[in-house]
Amino acid sequence: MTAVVSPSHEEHKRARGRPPKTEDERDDGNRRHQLLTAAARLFRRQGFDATSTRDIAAAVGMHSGSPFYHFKTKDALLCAVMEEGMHAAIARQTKALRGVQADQPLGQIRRLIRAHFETLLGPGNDFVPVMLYEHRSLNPGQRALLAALQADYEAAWTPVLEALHASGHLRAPVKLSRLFILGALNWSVQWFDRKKSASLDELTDAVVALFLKEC
Amino acid sequence: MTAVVSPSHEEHKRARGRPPKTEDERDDGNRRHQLLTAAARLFRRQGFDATSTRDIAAAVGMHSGSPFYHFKTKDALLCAVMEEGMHAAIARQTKALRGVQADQPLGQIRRLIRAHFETLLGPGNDFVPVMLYEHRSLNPGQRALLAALQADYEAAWTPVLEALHASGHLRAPVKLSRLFILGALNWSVQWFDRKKSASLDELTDAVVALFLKEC
DNA sequence: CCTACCGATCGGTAGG
DNA sequence: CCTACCGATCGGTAGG
Repeated sequence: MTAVVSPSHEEHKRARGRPPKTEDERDDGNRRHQLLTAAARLFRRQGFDATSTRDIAAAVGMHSGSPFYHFKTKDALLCAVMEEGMHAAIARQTKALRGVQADQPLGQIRRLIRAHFETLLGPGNDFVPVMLYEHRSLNPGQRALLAALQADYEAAWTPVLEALHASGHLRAPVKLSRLFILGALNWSVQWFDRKKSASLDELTDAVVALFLKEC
Repeated sequence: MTAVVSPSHEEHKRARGRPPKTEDERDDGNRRHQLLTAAARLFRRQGFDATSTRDIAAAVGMHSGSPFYHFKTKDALLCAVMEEGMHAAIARQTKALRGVQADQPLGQIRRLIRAHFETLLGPGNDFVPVMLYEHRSLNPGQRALLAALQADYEAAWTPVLEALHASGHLRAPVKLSRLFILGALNWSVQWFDRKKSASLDELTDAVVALFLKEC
């Protein structure tokens, strides 16, 4: 319980005589990222509570205690999954908006919607769905962290929706419109089936046709 | 540490031939329903996995093993919560549609939306939100049971949306429209706050303005 | 419905 | 990162 820690405490973490690792396992960053990916997949499939840290360890060929070398607690791992998801989502969104001019809100909203579908439904994109559906398992500090990232993400929608409102393409209040539109998209995680549903482009067309007036 | 325990150990806690029950506890059906209500509330607040059967028992003043007198397993209790929610939702929806004529799809859709908000966000209506967000914890048989009830519920929307499509109030494909509209509504469970958000009537207005064309 | 209990699982840790 | 382990909790049950 004292603050004093043996100085040599963890310094030998690597080196000393480690067995040679395969390419995939060579550096810590890589192992850590494998844990993140496996956790995202399992959390999405089974839920956070129903996934044990042993499941995650086994998925990347570790032993039961080893994930705690990379993440202090199970919910820190969950939080890291969500952060990773939000950073990727924000990057994808920013890139998508780069292709349209700022005075073309119809083109902008289409790209926002399409990028959002990619984030939610693209192959291997489990990180953001986990964030949407396992929010409850975070502690207050983690929740605040993620709320800030989510606010960043959603902030990009507001000026676009305001422009659409001004031009008559959107009739409902902007704030509620954003909540309902994002809700409609987010819910697709529940029913979308890559083998049976429409393509992401077709979903985007349907959403645009559903929400926007022709003028 | 032996298994032998003094026989008089705690038996007198409420003495020999059962103490008189209060009105609320008198019959089994009532106790069972108390369990359902408490479970719905806790499952909604904490999630299914994070709620123990002991939590539920305590919430209605039972001891830890007693819920299993009323429900065979924990997921049977979850399933019963969801069934209760769907039966109430279907009844509410049917009643709502009784007030409009079948040839007035605008009036019908408004009532369907308003009834859905009541089911999701009305005070004490925890049953359907649990169904929406704890689907994963059911076994396959239970899932099929609930899927049938959900199909019943959603079937009422299709002819209304088809009529709106025919009259030009809806431009997107009917099936995708239903999925996106219900998704937009269902997601409100995540952000709606009775103390800060708009009223259910205002939400209904916004949804109608958002999805339907003026013609 | 209560009592007393079991077997299993789980997050997490010390120590190397 | 592995080994060996702990304390706690949990769903569920027998027997009354």
